[in-house]
Amino acid sequence: MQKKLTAEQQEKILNVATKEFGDKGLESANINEIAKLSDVSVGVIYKYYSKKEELFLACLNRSLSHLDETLQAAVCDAKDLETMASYLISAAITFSKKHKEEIRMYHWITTTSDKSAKDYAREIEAASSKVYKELFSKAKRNGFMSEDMDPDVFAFFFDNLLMMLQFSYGCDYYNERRLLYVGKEKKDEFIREQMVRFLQTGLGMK
Amino acid sequence: MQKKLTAEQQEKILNVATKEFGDKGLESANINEIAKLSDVSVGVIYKYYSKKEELFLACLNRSLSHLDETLQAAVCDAKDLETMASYLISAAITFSKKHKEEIRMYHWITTTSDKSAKDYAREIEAASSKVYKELFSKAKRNGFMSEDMDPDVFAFFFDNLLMMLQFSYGCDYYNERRLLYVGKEKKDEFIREQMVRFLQTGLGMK
Amino acid sequence: MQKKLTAEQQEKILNVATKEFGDKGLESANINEIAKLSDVSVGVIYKYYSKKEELFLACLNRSLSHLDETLQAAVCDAKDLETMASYLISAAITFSKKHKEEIRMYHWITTTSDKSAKDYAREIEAASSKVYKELFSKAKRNGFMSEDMDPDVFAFFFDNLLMMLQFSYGCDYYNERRLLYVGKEKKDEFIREQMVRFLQTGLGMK
Amino acid sequence: MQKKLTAEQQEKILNVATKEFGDKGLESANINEIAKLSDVSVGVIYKYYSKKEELFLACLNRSLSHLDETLQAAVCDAKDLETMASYLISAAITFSKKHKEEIRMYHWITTTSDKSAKDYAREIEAASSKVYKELFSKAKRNGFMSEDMDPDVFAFFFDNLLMMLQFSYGCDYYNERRLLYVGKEKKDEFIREQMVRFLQTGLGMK
DNA sequence: AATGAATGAGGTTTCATTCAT
DNA sequence: TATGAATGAAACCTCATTCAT
Repeated sequence: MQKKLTAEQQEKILNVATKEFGDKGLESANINEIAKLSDVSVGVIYKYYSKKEELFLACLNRSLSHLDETLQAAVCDAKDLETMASYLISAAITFSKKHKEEIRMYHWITTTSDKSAKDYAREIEAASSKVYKELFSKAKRNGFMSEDMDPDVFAFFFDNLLMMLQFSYGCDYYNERRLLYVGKEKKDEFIREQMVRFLQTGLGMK
Repeated sequence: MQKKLTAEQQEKILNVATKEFGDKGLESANINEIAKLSDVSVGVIYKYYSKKEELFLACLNRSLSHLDETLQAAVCDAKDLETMASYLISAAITFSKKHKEEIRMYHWITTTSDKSAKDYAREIEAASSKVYKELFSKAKRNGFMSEDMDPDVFAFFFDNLLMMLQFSYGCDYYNERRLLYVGKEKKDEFIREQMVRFLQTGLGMK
Repeated sequence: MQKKLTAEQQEKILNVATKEFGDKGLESANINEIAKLSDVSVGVIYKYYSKKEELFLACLNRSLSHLDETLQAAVCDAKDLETMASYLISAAITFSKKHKEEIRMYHWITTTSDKSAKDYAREIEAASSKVYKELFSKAKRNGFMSEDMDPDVFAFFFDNLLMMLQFSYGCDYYNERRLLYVGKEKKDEFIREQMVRFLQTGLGMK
Repeated sequence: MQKKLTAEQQEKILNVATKEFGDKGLESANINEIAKLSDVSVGVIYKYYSKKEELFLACLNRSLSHLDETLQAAVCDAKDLETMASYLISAAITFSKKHKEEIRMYHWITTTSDKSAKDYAREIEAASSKVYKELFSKAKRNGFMSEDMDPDVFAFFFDNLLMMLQFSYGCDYYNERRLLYVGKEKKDEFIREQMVRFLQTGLGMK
């Protein structure tokens, strides 16, 4: 027995749990399994998190923070819209390749129903949707967006693409689907560049 | 006791099960509940489908057929790329509003991991990805797409947007997220029009 | 597997459960143990009784019915107060010797707290308290009870004695305590006769 | 960390534990909770009492001492049988209203089974049963009890009534039952007086 | 062929007890 | 000596699946 879980052990629990939740979702994740893989007892997990869902939320929030930091950094550094989009896409791809489990955890949230789906959506998406909407509103005011495009809807489409991109690198199903579309040889670099172009000009031929 | 389930009863099982699976996913769906709501015995469900997953797959396949038919119809009718996109988007929105359960079922598939995720993806996405890729390849050959845009990648982005649109109408989380972005007042019609524009010109200002 | 639990098996579950609950109380009784000793699966117990407490209540109610029948029979047969008391005491002793488990189950109820204690008390004691109170009211009206004795309070004391008598034969602690007071040699017959006398004359010497 | 628990702290543990045990019984009482409410660590409780049961016994013995003192005092002061009974009843009522937890703890003992029930009974009841038996034997020798009444059995009935009276003020179930019999308006004083009368003359009308 | 009651493995959570500090 | 975090066994309950009728 140990006097107290070290920071490393607490980290480990969250890492193991994030992996387990990412793979199986809240319902099917097994707390005993998480405990075993974390080399701690079940009891101690329940000392830190009163129920399975609480552990899930702790993992989720940590993951969302990571993701947020990453995307924030991208937004901050950018001088213009194109650079920003480019950074965001890069960041999204890099992050989801490196932290698959975290993207997968987040993805499970999208399966929730009813009230809790609303709560989650509001908690998770409110901030970024606000940022993107403002971003594109400004872009429009500054003449960087076509007159007949609604900035909110544009923000919606943009985030849709970004989200799918993340899932396409982090989640197995979406990953396979991506390979079906763009194949194995295409570099991430290329995808990013293409996505920027897509955002800028669409089909580009009117 | 009756001789063999009637076609109606079999339909009913699939309908009830699709709803149950759509709401709770494979894992949490309850076969006994499905049987009860379908007014048949559990036993007979197990005669038709050897395990829960098999029933799930039967529901899924039926749903995918429905979805496919709908999208195929849209593609067939269209004379040009814009019309086709417009039709596809309309069809996707209409379908996901009318058959939430089927969209939701499909969404559960995206949570699968490993090998089975690959199998599902290939089975489900292969056909449509092929169609879209060919579509945009032809578009490019005919000069309807910018030289520096890869048609496969374009197809990927296009389907990403379409998929997210469907989830945004069918799944609770995505639905709430959509409202966060575009609000309640915007008509589906408007969204469709905006999406066509987005596809055609992106930001449109280079 | 069996098509349906026979009446005997259902009986057996209640008997085994009554013994288990009588010995250990609701909290400590073990449903898996009850299932094993009843030669049925846990699952089937939960088909018949949705939770442990429900099985407990089923056992309790059955026991209370048995007890009630027994005491009712005694009350009905009696011509006068003395005979009735005598019959009641006899019945109580016989019953608690023969159906220890049922008395013990009932005894566990007396450990409940708060709201549920009130509910139980009202449900269980209301009927008999009413009967006894009326009985002694009538006795008083007919001149069989001293003027300065309150019939309700008398009923209370009477039932207290009866209850303790039952516990003294059914519950281990009270049984041992009884032996401490009256020893092993005294016949039940003698106890009964003494109790009637006690009720009639108390110390009998003023 | 401090050197040894102060007497106050030890008192506090026993008080808190008595309340917890009185409310929930040995089984369901929570040692960690007791420690928290007592502002000491679980560890130190286990230094003083090797297992939960031991703490329970410590509480019980203390409670029994309190009760004994109270009843002894009543017996000592009394000049004659009637006064003594009156004192005892008063003391029992007062005590159980003031120290509910202690009565409740004692009541839990009556749920024990088998060997331990015997041990408890002998340890707890031996002294008082002896006192009462002698008391009434003497009463009989001195002509204060009817010839055909057995003093031991009388003592048994007497203590039964006393015990039930205590439970009726201290334990929720018995309390409710008492209200069912005698209502809310009757004063304790009245109950005591009636009980003395009941002991003296029973129905009083032969 | 259909029924639906029975099975029993499996997972969450609690909490008495231990022991490193 | 006191602390209090960690341990892990134990028990309720669910539900996919089986199979006697």
